[in-house]
Amino acid sequence: MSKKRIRDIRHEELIDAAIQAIAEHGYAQVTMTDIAKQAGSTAASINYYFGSKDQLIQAVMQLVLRTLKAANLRHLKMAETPYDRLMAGLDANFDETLFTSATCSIWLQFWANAPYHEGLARLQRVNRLRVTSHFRAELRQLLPENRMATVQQALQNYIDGVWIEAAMNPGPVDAKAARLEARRVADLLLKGG
Amino acid sequence: MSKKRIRDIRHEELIDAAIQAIAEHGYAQVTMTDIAKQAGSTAASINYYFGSKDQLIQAVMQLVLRTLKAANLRHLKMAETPYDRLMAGLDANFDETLFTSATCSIWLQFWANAPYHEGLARLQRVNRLRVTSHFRAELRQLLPENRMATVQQALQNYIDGVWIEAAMNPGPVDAKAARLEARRVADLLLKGG
DNA sequence: AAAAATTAAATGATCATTTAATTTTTTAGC
DNA sequence: GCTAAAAAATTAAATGATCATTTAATTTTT
Repeated sequence: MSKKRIRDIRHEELIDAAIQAIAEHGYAQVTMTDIAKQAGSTAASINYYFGSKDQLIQAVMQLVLRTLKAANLRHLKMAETPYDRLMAGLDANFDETLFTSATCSIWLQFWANAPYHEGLARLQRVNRLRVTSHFRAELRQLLPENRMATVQQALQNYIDGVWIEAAMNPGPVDAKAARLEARRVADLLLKGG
Repeated sequence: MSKKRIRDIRHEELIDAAIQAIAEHGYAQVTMTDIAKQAGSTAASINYYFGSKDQLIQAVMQLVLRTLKAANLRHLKMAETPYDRLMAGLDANFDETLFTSATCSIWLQFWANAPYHEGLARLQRVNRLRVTSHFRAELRQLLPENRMATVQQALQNYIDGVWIEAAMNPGPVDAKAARLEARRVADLLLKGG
């Protein structure tokens, strides 16, 4: 409970506030003051903790990626067969902790800005490679080589598309329904209609 | 060749320049001066023609949507059966005139900003509904009711996902390969592997 | 000559970041 | 437990940069 604590608490609070504020105003338009207001703080204070707006943004992205990683681990724990592990990977992407209105908005903002921001681009690349390699590992055991790559890309692009749709739709999203639908799509791709 | 002409030529030139400049710098960071430089003109001149940055942006979006519509018509002309018309819809989305690095970037920028910009949001909504209704019309004749909605959403989200991937990848895109891959995915969804 | 097109420069607004204080919390000696 | 010095946290205000847009001329086209 020493000095470390307050710093950590503020970091969390400010990142949460940034997520809300970015989702509300958009990456392009959100100001330090918007974020500060959301946190009940001031722009100067955010700079005191994060050094710059840019470093705060990177911290936000890292938190979202950690959330995805955690969801993955959680869902994989319960999976045994390659098929179950494939589905666990899908479920993780539509987990309640991740597949929310605010997070989908944030994710879309990061996609759009990564090409112009090396820090974001790096994080995106690493994440995408991790997801790709997971899907490939499982699909390799379920499908012949030639179909594997197609299904893997189809699934990954499908996931991204659903995230976009969620980000564009106002109102809350239904994570459970998204998981069911994703499984249906995967089954069609694997076994056909 | 009256006064109408010059105005139209400048409009086209400036919209083209805007596409290049937005793709290069990003919607969030692109300035009137960036766009003007790309067109060999000045910021003041753009305002003379378009009134404001905002109206220029809307004009860019409208051009991209017109391009998609035109590709659709072109591909549909050669299609007779529901299956062919479905595939034509896919082909249109990956047509050489549309599926380019710059256009995919622009599209992603518009997705990201639509939630905070009613003009863009309206255009996106209208376009998405049009695409949805096309796919549903064809799929209705190819699949039982219960599978139809799943396949339609899977295809549409897949397309969006491919566009994102193209926007994030530096370097040129391969429209022909994208069309082949999209057809493979559609076939898997329709008939299974 | 009149109209249209173009631009350099001015304007005014917005912001991230820095500075210079002030307030709050922690630490250490008694 | 108490207190004062030190450290950390907080903020209002200043700074300086960036930009969209407007203005007021000038140049080009009709």
